[in-house]
Amino acid sequence: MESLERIGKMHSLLLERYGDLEWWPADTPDEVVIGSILTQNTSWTNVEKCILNLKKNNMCSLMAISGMKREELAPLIKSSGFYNQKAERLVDLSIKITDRYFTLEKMSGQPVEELEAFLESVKGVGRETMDSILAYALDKSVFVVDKYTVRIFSRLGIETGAHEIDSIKNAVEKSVGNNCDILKNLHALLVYLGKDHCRTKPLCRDCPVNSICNYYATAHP
DNA sequence: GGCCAGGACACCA
DNA sequence: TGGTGTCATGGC
Repeated sequence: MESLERIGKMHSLLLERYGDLEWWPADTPDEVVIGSILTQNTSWTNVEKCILNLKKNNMCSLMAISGMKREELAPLIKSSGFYNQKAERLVDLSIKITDRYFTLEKMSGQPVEELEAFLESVKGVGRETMDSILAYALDKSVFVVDKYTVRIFSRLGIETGAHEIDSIKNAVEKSVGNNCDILKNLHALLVYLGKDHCRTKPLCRDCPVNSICNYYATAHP
């Protein structure tokens, strides 16, 4: 069975199981960018506390954060962990975005290649954070590959090659096409699956990943 | 009390 | 190039 076909089948099985998910709960695109830094290696419940804190202080926008000092921001985002590091990176990112594009609305009008080059140059914005910003804040047709996705693809035996993140990203984008909503939803579905079933090495019983693997083995050897 | 969470980066061999 | 340490809070 070809990888593209597998990805399509996996997507339909996951949709069947979890439905259409609202993945990034945010009131504004600015909130998505802020959340993308705060959520690094941190559970979303901790991030929500920080977002609430920022809103209470009327600081939940890139423009507001770009005018803050690291020492001012850090206490407001303490519950997300790594708060000193995240405060510094968030202020820096906010300054760079507002200086160059002024607003995310204007930023979203730029081609993906330029946005990637820009975001890659910002310290603290790695691959996953960049793709999350592109997809969920700027509405670009980009698939976010996180550690759950890598783990699940490897268990499904979908060939990913040496540069696995790039390979998965390209394969999924090729399979799904230029449909931003589907790409966003598939990422959400994979994280839900990963949270439920792929936290430990040995596969658990009744794992849907197993049933997907079995489907491949029996129907498409 | 230990492990993990919607990562990224610096450093070292 | 790949492995390891660091950043740190909060829930289970």
